[in-house]
Amino acid sequence: MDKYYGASSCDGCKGFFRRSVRKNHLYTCRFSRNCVVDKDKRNQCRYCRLRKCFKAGMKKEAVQNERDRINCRRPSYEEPAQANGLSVVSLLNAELLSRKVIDETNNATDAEINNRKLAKINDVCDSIKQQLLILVEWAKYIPAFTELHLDDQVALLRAHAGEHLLLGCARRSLHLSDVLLLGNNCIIAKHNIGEYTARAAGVLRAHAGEHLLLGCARRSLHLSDVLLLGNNCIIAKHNIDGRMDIDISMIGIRVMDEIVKPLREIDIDDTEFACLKAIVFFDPNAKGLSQPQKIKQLRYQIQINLEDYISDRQYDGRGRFGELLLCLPPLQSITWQMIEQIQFAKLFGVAHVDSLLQEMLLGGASTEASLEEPAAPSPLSAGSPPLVPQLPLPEAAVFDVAPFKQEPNASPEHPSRVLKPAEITLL
Amino acid sequence: MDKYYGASSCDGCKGFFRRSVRKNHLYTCRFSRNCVVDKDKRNQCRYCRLRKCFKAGMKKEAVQNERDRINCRRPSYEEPAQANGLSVVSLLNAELLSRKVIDETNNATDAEINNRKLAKINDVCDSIKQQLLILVEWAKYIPAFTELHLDDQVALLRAHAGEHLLLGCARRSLHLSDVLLLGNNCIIAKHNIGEYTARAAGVLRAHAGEHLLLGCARRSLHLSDVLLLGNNCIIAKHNIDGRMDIDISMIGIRVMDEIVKPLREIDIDDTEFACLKAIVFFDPNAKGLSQPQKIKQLRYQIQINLEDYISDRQYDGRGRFGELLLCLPPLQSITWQMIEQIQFAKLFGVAHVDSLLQEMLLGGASTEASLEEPAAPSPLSAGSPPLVPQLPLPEAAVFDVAPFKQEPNASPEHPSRVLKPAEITLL
DNA sequence: ACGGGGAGGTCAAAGGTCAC
DNA sequence: AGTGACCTTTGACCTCCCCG
Repeated sequence: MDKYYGASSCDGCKGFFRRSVRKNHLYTCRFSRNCVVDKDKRNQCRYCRLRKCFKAGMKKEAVQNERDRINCRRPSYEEPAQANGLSVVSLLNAELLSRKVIDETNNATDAEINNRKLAKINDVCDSIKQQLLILVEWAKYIPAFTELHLDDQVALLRAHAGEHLLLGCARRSLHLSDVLLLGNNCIIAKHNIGEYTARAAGVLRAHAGEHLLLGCARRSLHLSDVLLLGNNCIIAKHNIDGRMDIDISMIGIRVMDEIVKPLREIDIDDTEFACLKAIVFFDPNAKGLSQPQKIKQLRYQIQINLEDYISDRQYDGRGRFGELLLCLPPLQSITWQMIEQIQFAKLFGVAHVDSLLQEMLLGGASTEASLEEPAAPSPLSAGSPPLVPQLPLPEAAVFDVAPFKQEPNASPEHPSRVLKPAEITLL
Repeated sequence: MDKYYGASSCDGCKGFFRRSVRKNHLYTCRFSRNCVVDKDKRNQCRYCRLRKCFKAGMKKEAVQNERDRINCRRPSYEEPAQANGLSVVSLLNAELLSRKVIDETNNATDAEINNRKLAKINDVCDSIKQQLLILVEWAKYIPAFTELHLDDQVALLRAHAGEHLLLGCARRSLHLSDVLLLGNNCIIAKHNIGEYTARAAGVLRAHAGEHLLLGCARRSLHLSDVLLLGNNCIIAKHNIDGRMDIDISMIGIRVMDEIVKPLREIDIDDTEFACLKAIVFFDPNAKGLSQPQKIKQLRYQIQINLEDYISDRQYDGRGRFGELLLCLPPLQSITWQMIEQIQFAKLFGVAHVDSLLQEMLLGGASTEASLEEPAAPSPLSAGSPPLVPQLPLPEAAVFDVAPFKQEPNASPEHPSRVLKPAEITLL
């Protein structure tokens, strides 16, 4: 017999008293308010039972407020309300599925991981082209995207293709500091990079305790200063042997410093990455959108879902959402610099820019590639504010006032759609 | 009230926090993550209680292992008790104080509000110059700023001057839809614009119920499509009478659509604005910073304070923080477009660009203005990635490969400091 | 030395749970 | 819907150890 609410009592009366006080129950006695209340008959008359509780010394002040539930099954992140596939889980799925596409096509190049090469400008272009195709596949995994007008789909794809390239590159490079470089140029990953985990773990175990590890550690010191392209090329921060193109290196350094490093610091997870990518993608300010408000709603839903997802990490969630979103301005900035570099490389004939790259990244008609729509108004795509920065081609800038006195309202609502949807299998 | 785990706390929360951290309890809020947690209701939502513990400054690192007293070095998580003036209140104060400076100097132009003129390019430059000075004043109201190395102060001021101009312009224009335009070109404000509130309210009352209001309403329809410059000039969205410069109008439209409109939709308040400004300002990626990590900490503190401030709103906090931060990429984008326009206007001699504007906005040595430091390496400020986008001057781009094959490591750690601190009274 | 601040721990008595 | 045997959480009140 313990003490409850100030009186010696059984567990039953404790519960009865609490429920009664909490819900302010008012009972009535069917007899003469003097019913016997003992172990057997305690449930015969509530009025008399409660009266006996008080008489025994129970204090209603001792009953506290209702507390939080102890066993609260957490509602899953799966979309209960909106079936537009914008839940963090759906977005993560789209990310994983679209990556799988390339993993399969890359199966043949499995062995190549052993001899990664430093990227030259055309390796970069090559990787870019590949990644752009993945981007389209990715988008198609998002129902809310496929339900948009075709024009808007194209607009979104074009608007931030560059950001997505860099973002993907950054993600690939995130866990590179958890990587070891063997003497024969093999790479051992601590975490998931492709399907090499099991193998890596094995090798790690095999070498455990050996002095070999020392040399390995030395060789791996600077691997966190490396970017991994989609086609298994590498961009190094420290320009070893001067084998890197300086312009590629510049972009690479900024990606490492301004994107990879902060994302590593907060240890972004796949779900967060998927959301961040989608937030960049659904940009209500993208040029030529017919339903910007609709896009804004989609992005809003995503950023709210991400906010909720992060708030569920109670111990290290604070500031996390902000740090993620604050990666976007530098991402945009680096993207522009990259596009600028590609423009230059193209201009000087150093790089081969094919039509997909031209369309999605450089944002408009090319002055050199053969196109179906020669009616494209201007090589500067006049009137399209530089979401993709339009480097004025020097000729035009010098000999024409066009870029300065360009006529924004004269530009078509929908920017030249040289990008034929069929070509990138949008449907 | 003692200190536990780094925060003033009661015994109950101490125990709660320790138990939660030790067992890594994950709670779920049954409501909207904004439950009141006070002496009475502290047990009603464990999720919100734990969150409040963290918000109050409790550090999970301060919770030791079970039955662990052996290796005890207690300090370390002693955070720099943020007396650095980064609280939302301090930032709001800096904002209000710096605005006051100009309000006073503008006292003479009080009457001018009656005949606002459409801005021409040199009105814009004029306003810009004025606002740049205010920006410096603003920064000086933030202790954490003044405690920085002088070089870093200059770096921060230069890095996002353009964003701050547009941000200020957007703020000024926020409540313009709450404004009425009288027939004699007077403006009546519903809310605070300068000190005109009382007067406006008076006029509003005076006209109440009159048929005059109809005409007034008609005239005011498009006032939400107007930007207000610091020098009382106006940029209109709809190019009435074709009196606007088309290039100014382009920037203006984007500011209205991509900044003012979203900020209006969430009804940003002064505190949030002040924080947003500071977040833009303390950019750890700014060129030439000697202590980027320090700046990152400052920004982190600010964005956390803002997150907390917003989460204190009981009903409409969800998604708000994200919407605010998501204004930053377009802000950056528009800024670059603006700078591009100014570069062009300068290039063609249309605009007068003085040295302050050149230094803070265009980011480096001028090719025309007379400067004290002719040693500035390159008109392209080679090697400085375009946080401020460096439009390649056509001559250089055409006749020199420099911008493509520029040597980033050859640039000085600290960009040319043509901006003499004394000149803008940094001290 | 020695008092106090802030870690850790304890456990009576609150609370919630969920077949019945 | 209410009951009550059974389990969890709370927080007032200790101890212990560094540090000034």
